[in-house]
Amino acid sequence: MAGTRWLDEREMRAWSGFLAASALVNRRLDQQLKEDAGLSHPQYEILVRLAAAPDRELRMTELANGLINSKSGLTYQITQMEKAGLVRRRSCPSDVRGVFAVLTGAGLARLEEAAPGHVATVREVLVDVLTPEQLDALADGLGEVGRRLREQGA
Amino acid sequence: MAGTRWLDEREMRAWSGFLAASALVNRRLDQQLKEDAGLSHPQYEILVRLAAAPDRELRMTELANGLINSKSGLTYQITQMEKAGLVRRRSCPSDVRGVFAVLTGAGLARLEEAAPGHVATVREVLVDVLTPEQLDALADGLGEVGRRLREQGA
DNA sequence: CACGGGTTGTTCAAATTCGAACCGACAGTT
DNA sequence: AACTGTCGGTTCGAATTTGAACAACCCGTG
Repeated sequence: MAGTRWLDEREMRAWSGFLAASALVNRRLDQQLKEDAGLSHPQYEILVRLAAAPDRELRMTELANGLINSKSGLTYQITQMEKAGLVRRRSCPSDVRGVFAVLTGAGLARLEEAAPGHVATVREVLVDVLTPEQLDALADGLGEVGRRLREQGA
Repeated sequence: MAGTRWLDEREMRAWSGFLAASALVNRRLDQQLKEDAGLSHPQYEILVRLAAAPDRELRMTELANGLINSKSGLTYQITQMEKAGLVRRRSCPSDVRGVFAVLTGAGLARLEEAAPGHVATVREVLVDVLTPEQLDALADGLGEVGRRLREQGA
């Protein structure tokens, strides 16, 4: 591997834009959620995914693969959320090792309470800032980026 | 504020794509840097910004505002990097409170050593995955997103 | 010169993160 | 049934992050 192919100006703009937006948006969302609903962003994500799942429950591993944190990080968060009454653990009948995380009524209520403010912030910081064309470019481009990382990383 | 304007399908695709890509790309970069150069991503960013600064030094506050972490987080990182010999602290002559972080020779060397692998990874996970049009859309759209968050947040 | 408001960087405790090690359990083979 | 390799989740320790509180200091005003 001889000379490095450095980034040209266009590439650099895209890269640093992505990096900055990524950091800033995440921080902002975390703040908003914590203030308005007492949830961290990871916790909110967990609630969303559970609410969308059949029977409102998912295996730990499935949740972890979503994207959030490592396995151990998930264990920690679920433990916290269980203390807060937002989820409940249920052991899998067909596999003693398996554990389901189940959304509780309180969890669902908390999510529904937090969602409007969250969506509003998402619009404010990202969605409503972009043109429809940019939205599509993001969806297509970053969708592919995510897909590759998921495959390759697995 | 009556009904919430939820995200339509296009917006949702863009949003979740952004979120997933953001998390996955960051994690990947962190891994690569840590393995190949023994640097965390925040540390790498600090090196880059110092290397680009006049006299290779910046005030703590300027570094913190860049985007990375909170003030206290920066203090911690700089302390770590100082122990590793990558940077040095220099107190500001005109303002006793002020502190400059100065890039050392070892710090610059470490950066030059790490850069090729880093850039290659950036290409692999993001830049080379996108079309030129998508790169421009990212740069323009996310650039604006970042700009707004910086102003508003300040 | 004294005063008050805002700045600078650090310190502190608490929360969160990660990877590596671990244990019990599954499944396929012999 | 014993053996081996793999999987699912938890536990552990170390590293990192954050916001709030703090101490010292700058500056414009009176």
